[in-house]
Amino acid sequence: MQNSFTEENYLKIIHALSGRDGVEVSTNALAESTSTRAASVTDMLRKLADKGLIHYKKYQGVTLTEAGEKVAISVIRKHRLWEVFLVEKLGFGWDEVHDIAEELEHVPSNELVERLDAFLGHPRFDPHGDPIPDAKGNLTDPDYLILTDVGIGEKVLMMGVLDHAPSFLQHLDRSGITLGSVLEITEINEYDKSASVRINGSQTLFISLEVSKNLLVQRR
Amino acid sequence: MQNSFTEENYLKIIHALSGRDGVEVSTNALAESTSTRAASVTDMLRKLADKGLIHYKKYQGVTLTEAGEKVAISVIRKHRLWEVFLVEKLGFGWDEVHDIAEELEHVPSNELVERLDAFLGHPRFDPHGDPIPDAKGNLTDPDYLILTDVGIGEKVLMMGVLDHAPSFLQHLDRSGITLGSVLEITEINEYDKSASVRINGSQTLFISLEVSKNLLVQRR
DNA sequence: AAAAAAATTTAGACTAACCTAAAAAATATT
DNA sequence: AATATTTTTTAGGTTAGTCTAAATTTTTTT
Repeated sequence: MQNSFTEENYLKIIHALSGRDGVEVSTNALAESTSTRAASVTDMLRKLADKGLIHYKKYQGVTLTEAGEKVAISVIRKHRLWEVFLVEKLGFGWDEVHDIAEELEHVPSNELVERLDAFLGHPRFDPHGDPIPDAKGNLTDPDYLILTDVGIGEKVLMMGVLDHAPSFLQHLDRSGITLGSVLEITEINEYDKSASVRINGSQTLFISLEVSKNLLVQRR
Repeated sequence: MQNSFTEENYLKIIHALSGRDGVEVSTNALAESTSTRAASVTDMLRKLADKGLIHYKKYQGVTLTEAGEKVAISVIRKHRLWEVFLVEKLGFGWDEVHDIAEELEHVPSNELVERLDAFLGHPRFDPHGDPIPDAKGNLTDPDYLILTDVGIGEKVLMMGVLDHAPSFLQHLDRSGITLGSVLEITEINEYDKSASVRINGSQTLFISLEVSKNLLVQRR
């Protein structure tokens, strides 16, 4: 049988909370992420377990089965491809596309996804720098650094963000930080860990620890 | 409040069955079109009436209110724009897009529709020749003829189809009849009303009454 | 105009996805 | 180790959208 919109969302969220090492996800964490109550989550977990999409033993948290992982990755693939479409083709800002992609990701039809992928030129990353799984479901997380792990004087490339909140993305827009920017930390304030960063070798600007923590970068 | 996927479908179908003159639609007709039972339709009609989207008096059939008409036309606009996208941009055949557009039409976001419309170059017609309502909800049905109303010797332009079934569209593809083809009826068989038609001034082919009845054309 | 047939609505149930309140299990604290 | 706290599950309900079977209204036929 087909998976519902809601089931797909649970699987996607379990995937996200489970991380690359596939750690167990708690009922409460899912209640939080799905904006529902723990009792509702328990109901859904029983259903997903019955369908063979998750490993579930009472009181022990859940992980995805192979089948569940496949569904989750397919949803993620669709989400990220649609985000590319919205930004590249329709001209939306990267801060505007999340909610719309959240709907589009549940539109069924493999043919649609594959044609969309081709139309977009088989992009590898979405507008936030997140990697797009390929048609076979291979999702390789590039091992980016967080800006807080970069020392003074090192030049790094801005590759992605951890926080996708519109307010954060708009803040980056106002600061002139975009994917591909070259960042160089010129100074770190010991007291609050805020930093001075030179962008593309020109203007320098202060960024708070909160911002540094959410910037994914790569050494060159 | 927002309208559900199902509610939008009812409104769209009422619009279609109601025709340009806004005639009452029966419960049974809706049950047929929605593939549900009459009892289920009655329940939904009560709900739509409560929301002010239809005029409904028991046993009397329904028509759309202004508000209901607005919703229906917005759904039709989205459906037809997505069909253009699927055919023009993703390369789907006109026989393959209906079901996918049926899903996409319920994705919310006015911003999305308006940007899609602009991206497509504000198309006036979908791949089946159906007119696309504008952003204000103006939908003007062009007054096409049905091919059965065309006499021998008249040259007409193929402008659209009444039947959207993949099998019918594929039949047209195999016959070499597409939107914009010039059709000239060279002969009508009195016995079964089948016709010989010259296409773009070259090959001539036989078409059955069933086919003629579903071809929308325009005198030039 | 009465009877028969067809269309529609009501009554009572089901499933999916949610809820609250209470019970049970796991974990943390003394 | 016993108690307190937190987490999770169970029990019992709700709403949206569907169903079947029975009742009612409208329409058609005689």
